[in-house]
Amino acid sequence: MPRVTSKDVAREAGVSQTTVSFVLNGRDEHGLSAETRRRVLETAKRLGYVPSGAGRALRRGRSNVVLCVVPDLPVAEAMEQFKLALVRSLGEAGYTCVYLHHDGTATPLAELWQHVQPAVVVAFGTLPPADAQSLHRAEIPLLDGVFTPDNTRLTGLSQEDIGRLQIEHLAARGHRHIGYAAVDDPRELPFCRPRLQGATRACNDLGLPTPQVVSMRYSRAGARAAVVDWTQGATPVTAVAAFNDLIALAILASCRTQHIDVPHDLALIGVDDLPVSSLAVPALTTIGMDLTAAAGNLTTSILSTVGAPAPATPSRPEAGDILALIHRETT
Amino acid sequence: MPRVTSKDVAREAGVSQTTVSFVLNGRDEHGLSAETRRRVLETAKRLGYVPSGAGRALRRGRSNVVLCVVPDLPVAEAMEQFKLALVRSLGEAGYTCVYLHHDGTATPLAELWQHVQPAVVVAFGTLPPADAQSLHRAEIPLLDGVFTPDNTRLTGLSQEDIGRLQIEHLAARGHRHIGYAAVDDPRELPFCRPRLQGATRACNDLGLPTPQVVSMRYSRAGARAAVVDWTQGATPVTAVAAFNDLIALAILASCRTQHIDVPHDLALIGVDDLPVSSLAVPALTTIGMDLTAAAGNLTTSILSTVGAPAPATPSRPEAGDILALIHRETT
DNA sequence: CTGAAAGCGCTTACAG
DNA sequence: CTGAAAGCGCTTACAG
Repeated sequence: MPRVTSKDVAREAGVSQTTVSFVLNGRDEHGLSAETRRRVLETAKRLGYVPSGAGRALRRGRSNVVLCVVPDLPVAEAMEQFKLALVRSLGEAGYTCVYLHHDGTATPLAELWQHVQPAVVVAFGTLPPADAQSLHRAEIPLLDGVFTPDNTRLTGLSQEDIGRLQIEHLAARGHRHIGYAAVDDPRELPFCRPRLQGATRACNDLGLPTPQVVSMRYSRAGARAAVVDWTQGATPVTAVAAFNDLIALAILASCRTQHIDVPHDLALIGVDDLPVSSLAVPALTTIGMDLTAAAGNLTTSILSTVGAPAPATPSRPEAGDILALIHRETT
Repeated sequence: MPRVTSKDVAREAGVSQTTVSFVLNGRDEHGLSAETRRRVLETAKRLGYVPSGAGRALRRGRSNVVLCVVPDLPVAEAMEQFKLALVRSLGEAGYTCVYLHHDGTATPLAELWQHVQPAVVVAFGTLPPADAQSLHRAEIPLLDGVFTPDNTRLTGLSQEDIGRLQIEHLAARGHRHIGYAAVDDPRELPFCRPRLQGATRACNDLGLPTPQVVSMRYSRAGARAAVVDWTQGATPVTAVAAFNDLIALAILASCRTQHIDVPHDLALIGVDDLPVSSLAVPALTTIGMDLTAAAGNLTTSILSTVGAPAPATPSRPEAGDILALIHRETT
């Protein structure tokens, strides 16, 4: 069964290929008659015409692929959900979202985008200058560093606000001496640093002492040492804000073996609202994020970059709508 | 800066476009001279030639995209890791892996593959017959149901073996009355059913009574009811195999609030080896999977389907190599 | 052993 | 208001 092409539609509708193309791409500069338009659309539908991505890409010199360059990160639930939501919302706008998980060792990026000719490149991390230049020369638009503090408007997701929200919650519960549990993994630094930054600033704003930071791995040993640090000092900490739920859960487990009562001796708040966090005993207080909304915001940014019309979804929610405190039993 | 095309390479190397194409695609039926071959390769490299995906796809009527249709599943760490590994290993073979998360409501599939013209479609679930037929008519090869029990050879990953391994471990530790914690979510049935099947068969083979199955959600309430079921009956269960780590962790938490000692009163084994599982108190015994190896196996299957040469990695590991018992403190 | 030419399906500058 | 024609970059059947 040979493919149905725009030529077939043209012949069947009794018009030229040009007219078919204009109708299907909604270009009415040429002032096509309503009747012609109707006939073409009807015929296309009847024949089951689907435009060839290859033909279009070849002609336009640009595919409908959105290439997302994702830096080397540990598999994280939240990031996966964000990626899923982005695929969906870009898909609705007719774009194919392809993730390139770049661990440095792979093929040079330049090669990839010469091959794929994406409509736009979206860098979740920050692209090396050489790659950014290569894109520029190829005239491929770039959305760089979409999760960096400078670009929170792109997603509406502010890492700093996350840290701030944690502190504000703990302060509202009466805590003054607060610990911060950072993660000791360079790959997570782009997220950990701004969260800590936000937490620190919130403490300053509230007149609280700077949080006592301890870096740790996702391990019992690390959590144990951290808890010792926080509780054995001259001015012990009464609450801890953790970089994420996984760190928080490690601390929670450690508190149990050390017979430290949570939240009475030590309050604890995470970030991510992992499925397992609500199951913990005591259930973990955390910050949830509306990643579907964040992905929708990024889609809007992407579409405006490629010059496509924004999708139906009108208002982009405020940052405040994206983050939500989920109050459970550890605070 | 205009694009470097094969025509440019041809002119620069003093040969025809035909010759360039033959050399770059490694077709030596035409017996090109070694010198010509060398010159073409050198020139292509020097000019930084990268073939156009669109041009090639248009001509061949087939892109280098592998379209993976993923059924509606809860975000699960293991699946994300598998997907990541598959992207990598297909990428090394020159294919672009695109995931279509199909929740039914989206665009008809037929439309998508007419647009993309993928080299092959890989269905993680089972494709509706109408879609499978539509692919057949379009002459696009299909790898259907890659995680179903009938197709374990494709990935080397057997869900039934997972259940079997759990039971064998519990039996070896002396347990005879065993519970099975299934998940009460239709989306997970394709994984849950075969795992339970494997567990049941293992019990039969070992002369143990059939496992006492309880279905539950990822919730404390569900876990609590399940634990009551297992422990309050006429012949209480002494060990539980859970569908996955998340279910196991819910049970573990529930045991704590019900003052049931794990593993003394009730042993517990999960599946997945989530990062959080090693942090639990007591740390969770579980089944780990080498998903990189599984993805490598699937890549081999995919490449042979599209008629491409298998990648360098030679021997595909046996199923036994993919699953590993991770013995911690709950058994 | 190598090359000229056709054609994959699309869009658009141009001519009428 | 509409159409014929060119050309995006590739591969391959065919001719020499």
